[in-house]
Amino acid sequence: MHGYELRKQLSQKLGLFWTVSFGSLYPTLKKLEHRGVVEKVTPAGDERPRRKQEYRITAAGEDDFLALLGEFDASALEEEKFPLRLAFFRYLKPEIRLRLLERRRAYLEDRLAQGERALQRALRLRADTYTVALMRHGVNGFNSDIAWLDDLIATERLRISEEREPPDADDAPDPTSTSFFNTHRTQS
Amino acid sequence: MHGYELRKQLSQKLGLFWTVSFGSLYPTLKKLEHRGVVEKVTPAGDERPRRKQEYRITAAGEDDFLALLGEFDASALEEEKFPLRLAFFRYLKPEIRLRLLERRRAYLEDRLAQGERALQRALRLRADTYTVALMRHGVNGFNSDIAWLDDLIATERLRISEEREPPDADDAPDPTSTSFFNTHRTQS
DNA sequence: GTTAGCATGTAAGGAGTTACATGATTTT
DNA sequence: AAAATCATGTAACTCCTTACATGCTAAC
Repeated sequence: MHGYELRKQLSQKLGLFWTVSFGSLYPTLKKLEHRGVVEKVTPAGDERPRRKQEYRITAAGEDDFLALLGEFDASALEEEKFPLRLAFFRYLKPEIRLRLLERRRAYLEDRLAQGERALQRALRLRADTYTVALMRHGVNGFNSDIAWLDDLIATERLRISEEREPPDADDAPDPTSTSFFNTHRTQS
Repeated sequence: MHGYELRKQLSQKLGLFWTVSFGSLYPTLKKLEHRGVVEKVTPAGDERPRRKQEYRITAAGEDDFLALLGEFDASALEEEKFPLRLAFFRYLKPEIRLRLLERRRAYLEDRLAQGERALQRALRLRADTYTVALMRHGVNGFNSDIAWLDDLIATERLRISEEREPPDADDAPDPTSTSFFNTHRTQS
């Protein structure tokens, strides 16, 4: 795929929480080529420079990608990084997915506790309504993130146990359809 | 207040979604001093260099701060900036607060629509469960953010109408009253 | 034939982090 | 006396964005 197209695809998939600028994309592609994790695709017997620089991932690149994706890095658990990783979860083994989800959950639990302490302190000190509202909203956010993760963890566990002892009937039940707290509308 | 203390206070109030590093804090304080929006507090008749560099906001600084806080900047509506602004909402006039909240709401509505389109497209193309789950969660997040804003907007409207037609009884020394830094100018 | 979108890049710079360096004060 | 924490700062570096520059190709 070439850079421009790559960005388009990424925007479609991850546009909700991440985009990449051209000024970042093209230099990065070159760096990756230098490192040997991607390479240019040149149709056989054609050496002319061309308009589109098509790239393809190399075998080494796939290894790197999977290693990176499965890394248990503390910073990978943060809000800005975790969703991006989740978007590529299908490339990981279920066991690793599960461990990552559990770590993320622990991380959120921690933040939730912090948030609750901060909220209590703010209330004690009679902080202004806006600060308090902000903290309340933050705490709610953590709670709903945790509930969401619990869902993902549950389906992941199910997937693992089913893998060990293969399904006896039916086609696989859709794991996405598990209950989400739909405070607001959700369409099937 | 001096830098170290400032950071501690900010961490207590905003720690849930923002912190500042020392490597950023101290140079920034100097820049601000250069600009004349803060100044060092030197106890009368004492010119010795001291351990704690206490700063105080200047009159010009207050003006700048309020102007900045009330600005209708598109980027101010984004996730990373809006909460920080909300944390200082008590310093703004209710009318400006209301307008900012409404803008933020419109912005979220827009993102929600984007998210829903992305989700529909993902479903149509049979995207993997993780991508879909991520999008669903994102959409839910936008919905709950909007609901939260609706709350804030409603209370703000109430506050405005009550102000116009003052409360008929009770003490009610509004905890969010536009009480300013008392260091300088007492305003209406 | 001209506009819009495709396609690739570079240079300058902003905004912040990490790591380092130093020393004072308070607590144990 | 040692350890923790208070307190201030600098230098190098990372990561990314904006703005610029260029030219192709498709559509109207």
